[in-house]
Amino acid sequence: MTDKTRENLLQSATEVFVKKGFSGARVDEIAREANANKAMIYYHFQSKEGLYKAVLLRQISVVKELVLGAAESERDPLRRLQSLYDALGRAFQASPALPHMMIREVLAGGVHMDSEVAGAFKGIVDVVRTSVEEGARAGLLRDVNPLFVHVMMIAPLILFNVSRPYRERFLPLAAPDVDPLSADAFHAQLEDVLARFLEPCEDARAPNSRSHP
Amino acid sequence: MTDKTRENLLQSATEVFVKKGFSGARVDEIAREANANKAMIYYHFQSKEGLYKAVLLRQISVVKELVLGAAESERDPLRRLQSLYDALGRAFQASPALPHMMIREVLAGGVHMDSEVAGAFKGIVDVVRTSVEEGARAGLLRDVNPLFVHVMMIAPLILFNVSRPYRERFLPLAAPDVDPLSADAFHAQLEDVLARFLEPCEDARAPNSRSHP
DNA sequence: GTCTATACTTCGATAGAC
DNA sequence: GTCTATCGAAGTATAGAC
Repeated sequence: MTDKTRENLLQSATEVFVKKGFSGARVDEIAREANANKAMIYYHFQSKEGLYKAVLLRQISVVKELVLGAAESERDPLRRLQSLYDALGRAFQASPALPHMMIREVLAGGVHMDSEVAGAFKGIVDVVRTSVEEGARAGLLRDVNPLFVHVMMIAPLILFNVSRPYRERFLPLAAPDVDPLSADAFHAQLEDVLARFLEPCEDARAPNSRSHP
Repeated sequence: MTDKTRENLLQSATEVFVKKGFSGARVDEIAREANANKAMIYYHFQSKEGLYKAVLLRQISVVKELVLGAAESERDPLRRLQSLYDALGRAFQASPALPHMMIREVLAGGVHMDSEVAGAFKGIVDVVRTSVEEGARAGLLRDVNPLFVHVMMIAPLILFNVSRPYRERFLPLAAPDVDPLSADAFHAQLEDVLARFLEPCEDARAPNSRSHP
């Protein structure tokens, strides 16, 4: 039972940091929503920033495991990319705080990222890069800039997830008759786009040499 | 000469809000960087929030003009979408603050958006939606959810622009040998992906086939 | 480990002279 | 329109009892 307060604080902090950002978040609010005391934050995490980093690291470690798992599970470059992509999608749905914190870090230029967090991010970049390069060498994938693939995979996924409250508020006003795309449908559509894009141009008509799930 | 201070404040505020967000920004800093006095902010904009909204509105109006112009210039649905896409790309390069503020608004759920700002956003949504629907009816475009097209156009563009400082800091460490994609190259690549995706194909449900090699 | 009370600082905003 | 000086609120952090 000793760490229950610490755990509550982490959870509460995650919500508040997501909703208001680092500077917008108030330690009083975090403590209150954790049914704990403000002093407990400083006892467990030394400072507001210490608490923020703890939250960030925890969120990131979720992705890290999923992504590394995805990288090991598949040998085929395209399948490995798809596996990584699916892992990301699942991670974002399991913990919606994750894309929020990733975006905020990007906006801030990565100021809060210590070596541990940066390492997890590097892991994702590496998997994408080696997969794309490997696939291109083997003639299984189109030869494109891995950074482009990286952005095309992650950007729409993150922004779609992060914009849910925004869309739920404004879409009914801006376009009432448009079908408000579920997360699963979006995920599937994007996967299709990426698969088409990564298809090598030359042997595009080679019949059934491989299949897309 | 009378509005010079006001103008300086707007410009300085734009920089500071982009760099630190609304809660992170300090009115003292904004005033100092504008070579003006803190009291001037309250004289011209009533409050910190008034200043923020003025900055936001100014940024948005840039997009609004470009987008509406793009919508009027082309009759063909695909060309209209491409024109809108190009206008967005140009707007983001002309004022890098714009994508930052748009993202921050989305993260915040649109709390600062009054009717004027919301109207500009609605303008973009409308153009995309009507173009996609019109193109689908005429058999010129694939029949897809306009919201998906919208996200696929804007998300990568915004996130690529916004992540420049982040990439410049971490990419040399994470992937030193990867070519750091210029904004123009990225823009062109994405346009190509979108064009391929929107291409109508006889067997739209088969991910493996494309209409030409 | 937990709580109360409080010290110390920063920040948004204003008053009032010029 | 512009500046200086300052107020009051709110915020982070700590001291010290239990």
